[in-house]
Amino acid sequence: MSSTPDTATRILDAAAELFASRGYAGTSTRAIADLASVNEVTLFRRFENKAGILQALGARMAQRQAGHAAAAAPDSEDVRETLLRLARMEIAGALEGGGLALRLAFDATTVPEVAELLGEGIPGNLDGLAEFMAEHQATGELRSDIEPHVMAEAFFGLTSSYVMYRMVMGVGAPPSDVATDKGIEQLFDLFWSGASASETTSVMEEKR
Amino acid sequence: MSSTPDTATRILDAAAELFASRGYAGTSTRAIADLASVNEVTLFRRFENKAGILQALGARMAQRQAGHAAAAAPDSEDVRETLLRLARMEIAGALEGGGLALRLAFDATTVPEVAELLGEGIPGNLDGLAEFMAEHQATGELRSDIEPHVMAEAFFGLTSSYVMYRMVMGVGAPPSDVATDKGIEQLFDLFWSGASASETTSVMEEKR
DNA sequence: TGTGTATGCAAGTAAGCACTTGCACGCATA
DNA sequence: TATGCGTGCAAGTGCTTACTTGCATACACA
Repeated sequence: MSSTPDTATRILDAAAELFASRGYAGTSTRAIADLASVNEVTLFRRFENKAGILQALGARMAQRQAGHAAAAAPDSEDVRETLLRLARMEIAGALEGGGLALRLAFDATTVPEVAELLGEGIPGNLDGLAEFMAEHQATGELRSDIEPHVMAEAFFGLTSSYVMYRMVMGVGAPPSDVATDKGIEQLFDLFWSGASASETTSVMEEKR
Repeated sequence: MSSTPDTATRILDAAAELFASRGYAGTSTRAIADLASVNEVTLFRRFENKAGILQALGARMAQRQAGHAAAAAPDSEDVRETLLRLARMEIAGALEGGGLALRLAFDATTVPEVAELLGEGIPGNLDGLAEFMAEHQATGELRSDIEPHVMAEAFFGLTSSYVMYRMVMGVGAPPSDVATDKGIEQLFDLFWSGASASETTSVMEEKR
């Protein structure tokens, strides 16, 4: 019997699924073991403790997040396309973990292990996008009568509520393909019509 | 020593606060008793069990929700004002419980008592608003190239993410006064600019 | 004063949970 | 064949939790 990565991966997959649906505290090590089809004691042999499983999951998520961020790097000057691609990327990343990131954000308020894992991730994302918004307000693509932070919040509110409604509340179905989903594009279009500057909006009116 | 409503109210207030911040399962009856400054056994004397506390809270929330809905009844034909008032009402109601409703929506996926309490509340709200949207697409106030359900989702996504960022993730501060908050109005304006029909948008452009 | 009610205190019960320990088995390798 | 490694099984430990039980005290009211 060899030490294959298979057992650890099975444990992490099971933990990801259960943490996403039940939260960290609401998931027992026994449940993880059952779903992974291993003996409970094996969890503790492969990871120091329950928090160790969470940390390994966090490292895996960070790895995938880095991959997604590289894929979303802007290769054109078009603000709309950049934001749409970012929206799809955010949604895809969040759906990939079965809503785990969103669940962990909730759990971070009460579970020390989770809070430690997440650190200050979320506000940083908001700040970065607000800067992006401010730049493109200055260059005229985005309307400038709305605070950049408000715009960034509306954007991330769109992506996070999309995931929350589907993965948490069971409203609607997850998309078969995030990259081409029409519903995502319509949601984004609502945002974009509201956020873009007046001339850009006029151009879009002709397109309709 | 008289049986005043005070003890039960103190218990419910304490439970609301703790359920909102820790979730139902993450809140112990001992913690509720401590926060309410009563002996733990008193909880079981006033409410049959922990789930009974939750049910009493649900009844209280439903009562307040009914009060809010009456306050938001449309008394004009203006769609924008109606939706803005509804947005403020949704946000005020959600903030009032310290984010409890949102927390319970999460907990409903894994805790049977919570799921039973919430029933089918949320999709119903979405459907109702989608009908409202469809009506006003037909009469020309709202653009008609976006599905009504998508519009309704964008609207409730706005309100729920507003609450989530502030009550759960600690991004930004809760408003001092929902009825007059400029941030809420800007967020709504972003939505409205995207959702309204072209002529209405043009009128707004002159206003800017 | 006697009775009824609400509440506190203390001890206890049964179940669940994260984790530990000892033994045994199966597989791979030298 | 002997050794090392990974894993399963079973029992166990100490702690937490929702809830119960018995006794006692304080207050209101007839």
